[in-house]
Amino acid sequence: MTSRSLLEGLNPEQLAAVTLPKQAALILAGAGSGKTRVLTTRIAWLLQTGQVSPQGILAVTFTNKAAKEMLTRISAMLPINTRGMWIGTFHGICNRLLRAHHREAGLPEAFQIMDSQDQLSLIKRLLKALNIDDEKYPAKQLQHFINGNKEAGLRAAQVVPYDDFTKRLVELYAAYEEQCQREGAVDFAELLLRCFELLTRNAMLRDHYRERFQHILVDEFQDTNKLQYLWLKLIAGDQAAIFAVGDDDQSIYAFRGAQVGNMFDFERDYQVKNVIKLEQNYRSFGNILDAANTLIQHNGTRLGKNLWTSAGSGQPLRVYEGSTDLDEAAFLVEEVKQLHREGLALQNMAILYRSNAQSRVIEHQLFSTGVPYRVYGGLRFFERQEIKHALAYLRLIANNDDDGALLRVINFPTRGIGARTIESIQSNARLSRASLWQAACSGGGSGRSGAAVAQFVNLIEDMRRRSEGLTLPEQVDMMLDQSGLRAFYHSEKDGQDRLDNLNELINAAMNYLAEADDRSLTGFLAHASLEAGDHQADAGADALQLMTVHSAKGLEFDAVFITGLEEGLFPHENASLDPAGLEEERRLMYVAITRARQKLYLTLSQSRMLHGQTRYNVGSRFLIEIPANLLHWLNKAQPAPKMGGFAPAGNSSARPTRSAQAEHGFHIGQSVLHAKFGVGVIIDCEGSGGGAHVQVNFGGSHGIKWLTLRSVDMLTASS
DNA sequence: ACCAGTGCCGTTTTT
DNA sequence: CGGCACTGGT
Repeated sequence: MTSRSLLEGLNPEQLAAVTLPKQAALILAGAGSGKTRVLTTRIAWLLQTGQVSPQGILAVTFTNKAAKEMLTRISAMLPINTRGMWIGTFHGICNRLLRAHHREAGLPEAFQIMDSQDQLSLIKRLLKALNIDDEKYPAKQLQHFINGNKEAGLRAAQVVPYDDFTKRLVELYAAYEEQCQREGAVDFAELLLRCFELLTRNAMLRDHYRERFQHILVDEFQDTNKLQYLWLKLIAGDQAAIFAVGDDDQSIYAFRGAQVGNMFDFERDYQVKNVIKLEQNYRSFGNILDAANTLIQHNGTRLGKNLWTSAGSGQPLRVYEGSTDLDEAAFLVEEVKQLHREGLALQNMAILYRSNAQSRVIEHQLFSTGVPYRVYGGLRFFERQEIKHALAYLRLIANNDDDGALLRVINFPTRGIGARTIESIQSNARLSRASLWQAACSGGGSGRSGAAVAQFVNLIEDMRRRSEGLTLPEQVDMMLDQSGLRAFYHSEKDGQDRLDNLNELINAAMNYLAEADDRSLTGFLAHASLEAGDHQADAGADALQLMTVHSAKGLEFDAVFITGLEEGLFPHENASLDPAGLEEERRLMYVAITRARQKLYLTLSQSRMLHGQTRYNVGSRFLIEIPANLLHWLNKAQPAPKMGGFAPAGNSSARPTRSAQAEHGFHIGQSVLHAKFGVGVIIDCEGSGGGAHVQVNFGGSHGIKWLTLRSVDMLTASS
């Protein structure tokens, strides 16, 4: 492929980005603007023009999916062997570095990677061992504390406690570090931090990699956390060029440590002269982009960007207001069926919601009408219980000191090792500061339980011996038999699915062998932790897609339904309190809107069941922030409330849900307008006549208030 | 060792 | 309302 054909079809901004000289660059890539194309073409162009060899490329993404996509597209562009290039996730690349230099990093060769579940159970164990009151120090909170600090680049010793409580947390953080080290276990954040420290302390290694990686390309830069940015700066040194691609308007992961500020900092730290905006959108029709543009302009902190298309306006956005969540769901299903009849494939349509709980009603409706659908967000393959058990056996074979793995399987399937015995092993281990395995070996335990423990130790050692000379899939197969897992699920009455999954694990091992460089058991285990597998069940079939807005990021569909557009839900009540949170919710809405290619539906409901209670919500402010002329309300006239009174606003067909209706004409579920608080919905009534009260939900801005009907200066009835 | 009953809690999530 | 984690009983 010639360089001409490589660059063919790029728009001027894309072309400029692809062919930038070797300097720090920041590419502001709007939704649907060809971001991945720019990234991959840039790499291909650098290689093809001989500016760098594959070894000189380091490309970092957040998800394995994105990394794979990049690799595939580069391979399609260039007939080169992509092996030399390092393209992967932050965690995958750090894992690779730590495996190669485990000694220098102070880790055992077969160090294990804990996923969040493993990490949490280690913390619970630790708290129990230290006799910590888990009411005061919940494991989840400690986990959050530890990860937060690691992602800020801070070791326990570096955290400055500002009160006694934090001081204790820091002590527990230190104890946790010690325990991880003893077990040879590493959590996700540790991969990054350990790698960062390795390169900070070891000048030889640092210089080696700095010399090697001349071009560092970063995808989704707006999602990087503090440590990831530090890591990038460290590995780049001052000779490599960082090519950062991101979209501040699509930053929706601040809640897990992402710092959009890294984009501003990057521009300043490197005095980036090359800021290129990709604003031409190849995905959506004009009305959809106009809606997105106008909405996001309500945010104050932006780098600034406006999407445009040459595709024409397309249809208006359709809005449906249901009376109940059930009604909303029924509309969704009917509309999906209609579009399907018109020829849209189900898999090209998506129903999006802010939180997972909202899927239930919709799923129910889909199920009862027989529309095939697929929900994102269940357990992934490597997270399933039976797979975790199998992996625990493998981990124990690879690394005896993995206490978490030992505890998971020492008595599963049951082999007569009870809680008592396990506790005594644990206290022995604690006393001699050894691993559970070591304690179990020297156990000498009394009578029957001692024999059972010895038998378990033998079992593991026997499996390790048998492993020698076996291929990875054969090892897995052997373990399934020797451990008794296969027999156990075989005798379980509902065990067939789990049995199938266990056999699937053998396939997973085979696939791993075919693709991976490191073909060891340890490599496979790391792979299982770092790539927990597909999120969706049975892909392939034509099915409607259901997912949260977060998981929709990066995807696109012909028709998109954004549901639950109500104050408190979207924007979510927990986020609408502080301005930064609200702006993130708005970016989330921006992401949702820009998923749609052709048709975009916005739906809401006057009431919905939440936490076992019927809630009455106000329409989302996001509906108001989109220009009215882009919206086509399907089932009612758009309210045009005038300020200065307490008037039924909008829909007066909202059916009363309580029999306690008063003569004043107000009822539960009714929209009202207050001079000071704006539009709200009556959620409760009390009393009658002159002393009547109504409870009104004004949404995020003013919340829920009790108001007297009598105080006419506050509330003026005027219907 | 297992199960049923209770009580609590309730965004978003990748690695 | 519904999922889960934990408790106490058998």
